Amino acid sequence: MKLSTRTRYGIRAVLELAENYGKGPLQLKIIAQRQDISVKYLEQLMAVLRSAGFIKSIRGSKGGYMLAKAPMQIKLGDVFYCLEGPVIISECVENESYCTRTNDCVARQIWAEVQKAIMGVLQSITLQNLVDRAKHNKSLDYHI
Amino acid sequence: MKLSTRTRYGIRAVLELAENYGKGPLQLKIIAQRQDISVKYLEQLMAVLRSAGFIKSIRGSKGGYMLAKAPMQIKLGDVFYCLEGPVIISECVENESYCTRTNDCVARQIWAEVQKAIMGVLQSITLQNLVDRAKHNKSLDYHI
DNA sequence: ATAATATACTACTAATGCAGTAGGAAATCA
DNA sequence: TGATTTCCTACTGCATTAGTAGTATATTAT
Repeated sequence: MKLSTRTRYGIRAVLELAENYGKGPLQLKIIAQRQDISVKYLEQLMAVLRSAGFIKSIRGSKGGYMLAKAPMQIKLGDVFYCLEGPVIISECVENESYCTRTNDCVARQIWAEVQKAIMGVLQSITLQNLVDRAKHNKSLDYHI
Repeated sequence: MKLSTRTRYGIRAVLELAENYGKGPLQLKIIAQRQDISVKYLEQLMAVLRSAGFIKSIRGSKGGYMLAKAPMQIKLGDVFYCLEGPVIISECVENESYCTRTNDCVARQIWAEVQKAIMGVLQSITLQNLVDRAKHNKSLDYHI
């Protein structure tokens, strides 16, 4: 069970924007460069994030991207969901009419629990939390 | 993030065997029929489960498959891992030298937490737990 | 022995989704 | 007007997954 690079890239890009929050627009090529992501590919991911309302953009020279809300108001789980789609561990969890077998219902319970655990972790974290963690990590570096 | 049918099928097959534990070998075609899975495809999954030591087989007429251990001694997470491989939410969680960016380290922490949450759920459940749940569900049915 | 039954093993194939590429249109600033 | 940057759409190569096919091997029943 792998996470798509789509989601990993997207979240890393959003993290860049969170760190840049309040400092004006950040250009796509800068983000792509820092994160070592194909500019053209990231461009498509940004479109998804934009239409979902997490980020906004300014076109033209001196343009770029920025968060649409404060980092504290953006939950990681929401960004994740936007990029990765529902964590459909199994179709039957979302779609009631998918199966009829008793045995499956037990399996289904498990997938529902796993799904809940995943989203539980992700929804407890805001972008601000991650920015704070990154700062903390950096300050630790200086003491080593 | 979807689960492969491989894992879903495999776990459902193992659940059939768990319910049949102590009653002799259960034939592949019976399992496939009950669970609505391609016989030939399930055959391959059974080979994986067998070489991992979760099930054993008896060849020839009146043969079939059975659990190699008591249902109580088999953790769901282990079966899951056997079929699905490591829950590589991101490569960097497994492979230390995968990235160097500070930003990624924050992302990495998240993926590690998610991974831990998933395996935490799965490892807390044994096949026996699931058999018990299934029985309970059935008895509930009779009261409705 | 022989036929019937069931697993074991290996190779192939179609379909799908993912990651990345390409090129031009539209907006903004100097 | 030119440079810059986002916006939009379509295409492509690759890897993985799900499923199929056929044959070999082992065991039981007659």
